[in-house]
Amino acid sequence: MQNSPVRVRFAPSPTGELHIGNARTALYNWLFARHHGGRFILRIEDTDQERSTAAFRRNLIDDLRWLNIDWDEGPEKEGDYGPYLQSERLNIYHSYLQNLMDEGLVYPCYCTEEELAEERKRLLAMKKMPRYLGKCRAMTKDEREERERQGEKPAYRFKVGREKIEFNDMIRGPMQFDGEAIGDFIVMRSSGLPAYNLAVVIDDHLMKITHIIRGEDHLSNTASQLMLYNALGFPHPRFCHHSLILGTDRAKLSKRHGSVSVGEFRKRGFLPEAMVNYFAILGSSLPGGEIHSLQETISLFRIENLGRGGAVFDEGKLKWVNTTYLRGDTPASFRRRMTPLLSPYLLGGLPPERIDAFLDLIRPNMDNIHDLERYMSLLAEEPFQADHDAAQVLSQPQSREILTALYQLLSPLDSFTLSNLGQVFKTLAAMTNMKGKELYMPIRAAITGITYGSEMDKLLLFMDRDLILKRLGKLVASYTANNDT
RNA sequence: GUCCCCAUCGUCUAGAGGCCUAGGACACCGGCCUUUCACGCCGGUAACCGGGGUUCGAAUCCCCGUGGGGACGCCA
Repeated sequence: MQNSPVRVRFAPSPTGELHIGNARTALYNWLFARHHGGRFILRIEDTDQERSTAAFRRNLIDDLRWLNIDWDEGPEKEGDYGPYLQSERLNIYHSYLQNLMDEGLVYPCYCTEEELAEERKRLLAMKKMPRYLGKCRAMTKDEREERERQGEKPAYRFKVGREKIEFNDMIRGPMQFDGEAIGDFIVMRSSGLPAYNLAVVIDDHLMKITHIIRGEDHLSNTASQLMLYNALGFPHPRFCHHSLILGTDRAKLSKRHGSVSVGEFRKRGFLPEAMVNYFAILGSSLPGGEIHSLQETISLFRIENLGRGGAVFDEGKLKWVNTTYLRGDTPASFRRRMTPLLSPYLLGGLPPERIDAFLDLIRPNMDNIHDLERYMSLLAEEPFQADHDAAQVLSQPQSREILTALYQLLSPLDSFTLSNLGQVFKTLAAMTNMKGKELYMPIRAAITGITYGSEMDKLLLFMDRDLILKRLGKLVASYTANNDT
């Protein structure tokens, strides 16, 4: 198996939105395949009929495509080793189960959930690792037939041997597990659906997977799976268990930590290239800095270089990666991304070259693509409201003086240009004897409602003259009113 | 609780016995640039979990603690 062409897989279950931890695992597998000129397979593990849905499957596929992680075999891309949905492979699992039964390596278990829960509780109380003690293992043939007659449907358990299981993890080095500590695990549920351990082993073998790259949470499963490989007479693949993504409290990342699915970041306006780049450097590092094109990432990627300790998900750094991509984007590509988000007002009201100029103006100040909406809302009539910081600025005493003067200077002008606005600001500076931030911040706050953003004068040129005067006029009036009472 | 994994700045990491006065990135704090906001540039604060070994020499190797995480399901 060592010298066969690289085949790796990403095998999610469609029981929720694509989690960023899983997306990172998918990326690692994909990068490994692309680096080695191998194949990347997508397999859907939908044997949990309670929780798996077609909608989640759709979501998984869409998010993977959005990230530009493409698969060589899998759903909607059939290959020679399908089907790629486990729910369509049930007969395969049953035939292998029959082999195991014929060899006496599995046995039916009639224990109820209550009995099992009790056993776990008891072992825990005795400070032992809770595992199945093998109650049904020694059941006689007669007893089994009796249970069968009564219509009981058994689950099937694998007879775990006492041997030690050893393997060499590509990231962690030599690993050893003691069969003693592992209870007989279920390979087939009473419902006739295979359990995870059986299904993965069979599928990975049949799909000729050479390297299993997955999260550390599967490390202890590996021992059970290796027993199955041996029982089934399958050669072993190579294993690589990478670290998990942690929340800021260092626990496994979960919903209470904030956004955890690819879909959420997508909705929040993050770029897929940025997500991929961040996944590639989270918990590891690539030579030559943090920002890399996909091609560079593929060539620099080494599975052995992935870190072994859990990595805290740092949204601040993701944001930085994202803005770096936003700024580094070519004008053409940036415009392509933005066009679907432009408001009809903007598209209808401005000639194309003005729209480009507008996009260029706001780009350096954007954190994500949805910031565009904020800037477009500046151009719109209503609603208009100063945010907290801006209101603060406007309540300062000098704001009244500046804005009142500005209103008087602006009113006589029929239209605004860079030069007449420059003149106005100059005059204003002389009149008020103020400059810099002191002078400009109240103006920015009054007209845009926020205390940061693109270059003021240029931004004003994209706004309607009457709208600006209207906003200023209202403010000036409110100052006067407040003063009178 | 038991088994397993892990341990360098707040965070992500570089570091495979002398190159370490521990390097980089994000964040943070200063400064420059700018008549505003950013970008950009320059600079700064900040870490080898603890204790024992091994060695001429340890962030690096070994042991023991401690801390964190994962797994213990008829979920995957």
